[in-house]
Amino acid sequence: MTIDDIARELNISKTTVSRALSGKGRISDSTRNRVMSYANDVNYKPSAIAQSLATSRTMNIGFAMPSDYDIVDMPFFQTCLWGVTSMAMSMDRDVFISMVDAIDISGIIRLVENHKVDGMLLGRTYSDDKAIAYLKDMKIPFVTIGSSGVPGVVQVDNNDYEGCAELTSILLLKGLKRLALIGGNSTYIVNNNRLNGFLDGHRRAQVKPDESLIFMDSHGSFVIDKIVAGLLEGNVDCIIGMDDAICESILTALFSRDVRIPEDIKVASFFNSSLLEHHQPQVTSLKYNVEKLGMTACSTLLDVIEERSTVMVTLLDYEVAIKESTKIM
Amino acid sequence: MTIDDIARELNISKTTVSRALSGKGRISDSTRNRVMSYANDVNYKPSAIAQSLATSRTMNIGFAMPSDYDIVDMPFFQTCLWGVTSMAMSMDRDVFISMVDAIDISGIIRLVENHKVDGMLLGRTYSDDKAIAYLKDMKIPFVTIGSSGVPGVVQVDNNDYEGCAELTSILLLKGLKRLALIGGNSTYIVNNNRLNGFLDGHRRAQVKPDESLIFMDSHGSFVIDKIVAGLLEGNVDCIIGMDDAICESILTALFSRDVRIPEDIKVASFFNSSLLEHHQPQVTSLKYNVEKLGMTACSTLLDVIEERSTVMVTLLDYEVAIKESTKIM
DNA sequence: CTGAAAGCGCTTACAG
DNA sequence: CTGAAAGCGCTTACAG
Repeated sequence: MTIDDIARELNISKTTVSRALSGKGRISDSTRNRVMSYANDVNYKPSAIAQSLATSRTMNIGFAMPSDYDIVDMPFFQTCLWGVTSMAMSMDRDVFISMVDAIDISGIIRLVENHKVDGMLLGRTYSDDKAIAYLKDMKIPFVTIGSSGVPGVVQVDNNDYEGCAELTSILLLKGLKRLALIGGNSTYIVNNNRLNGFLDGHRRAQVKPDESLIFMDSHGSFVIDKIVAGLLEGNVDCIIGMDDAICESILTALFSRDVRIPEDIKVASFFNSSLLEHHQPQVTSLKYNVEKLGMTACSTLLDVIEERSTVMVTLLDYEVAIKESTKIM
Repeated sequence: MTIDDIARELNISKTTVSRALSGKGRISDSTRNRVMSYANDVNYKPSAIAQSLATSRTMNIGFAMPSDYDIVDMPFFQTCLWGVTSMAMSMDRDVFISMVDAIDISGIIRLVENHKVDGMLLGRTYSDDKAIAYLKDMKIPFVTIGSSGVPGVVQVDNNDYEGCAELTSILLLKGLKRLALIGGNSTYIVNNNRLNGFLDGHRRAQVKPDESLIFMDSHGSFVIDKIVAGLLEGNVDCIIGMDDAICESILTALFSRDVRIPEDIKVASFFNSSLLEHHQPQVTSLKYNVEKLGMTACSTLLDVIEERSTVMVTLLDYEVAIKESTKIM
């Protein structure tokens, strides 16, 4: 069933059919209705392929999913993808998926070179990002989820800085003066944002941060266990994990030593996920709306593709969830 | 850069260019080489869209990812998707992703109606599956990952039945005569396969199963905790979890009661994942190659699309990993 | 308001 | 072995 079939059936030209269907150009209400109702009767659906060729617009976007994620990041990307696809669908787009990592971006290149997408969404950014370099070079519209640090790149991200500053200052104002922070890879932009937010939270609460309580690049539960053990020797009010996986390790280290939360020490996290969701006691943390992040990234990409005005950096809101783990006894 | 450009540049017809590029039809080696090397020089890539229109083949497949999964299923679908995309890429295909659940298959309908895919991969099957019904009705090639029970549907699955029978009989032969089985939703086909494998394992080892030790439809850690408590009252050698999440709950229930594994009781699982991977002691379980499952599903779908001969049911191999949790002391 | 025609970038019988 | 032509199913100036 093509536009020709229905033109023939209705004794009009296919130009007219096309116009009726697309709603573009002048057309009488009566013929439009005739076309519409007939098309509806026979359940006519235009060929997206033919439309693509004629308009040189695929109505597809690509989502580059990192394949080198840690198991704990999975819920994040899944939820993000869910947001992307649902927004895409509501904007009449479809999404190709390709797996990439820091060194292999062949999945992206395929999609772009075969002209299958109008733009790309990057699920993760790397330092010295090959995908960003390639897409800029090719002049393909794209937006990154997370910060890239590369000038001229449109990005959508959670407002880690503000969130961390806010949570930190709240804890300080609650009287928890000596805050320890355990963080991961310091070359990740996101971790730097969180660290800086942590420091700014101190400034806002007019408390001087104790640099000796800040531990970056703490990889693995073994390392974290040692750090926690060390902290328990000293005078610390609260231990903050820079993300949920780290916080999980902190909790484990504490439990194994029969340290009670929040009686003996408080715990908080700069990121929340299902990992911490079911924990007892409930853990104070920053909550982000990851599905919305995906949706926003998608609609922003469509803005870029359609050359509508776009802000370069979109920072999404956070929620500070104060739970039992930081309760003052 | 189109086929016309290069035809003009080389002073030949675009028919010839097309033939040189596709390798179809007679063509002299010299002209082919001229075309190839020029195309290579200018990094010419054919428009997949134009090819699609001309051949009415999109070179795309769709992957229907369930959106109603439990958190514990995520690694499975991710890994599966990874297998699918890598196989697709090696077969020169791209994959659209759409999120679906038991009641909403609009994502699939979009892809099919817009003629954007040559076939679909169903990541999960439901009883009374709407997607299967739709795709059969539309006569769209598709294959399911997991069993559908619907006649005439091509499927690729792990060989749960054989794996469970094998593991069960091994445990019995090791002298663990009284095996308890805790399983989930009995309406899921996969769970029935596992239950039947469990029973067949008894038959093979010539041990009569004790029906009172089989608990299906055990949802939630609370329910499982009660079952485990009950089992500890009686005389049980080993508790088997039908999947990794259930096994995790079993382990938790045991630990909270200071029951030692494998000293006091043995534990095994009919499915493995990262959930159990890092457990101490290591848990005896069935291991499947989920990435291969995805790859096989993808290549099978391409067989169906290309109308090559296909077997209706492909069952993938398992590995029985005997670990410390079932060690005879 | 409507239509004939050209064009999007390919493929593929059909001739030669 | 090579080419002119038609066709895939749409869109969109350009006329009328």
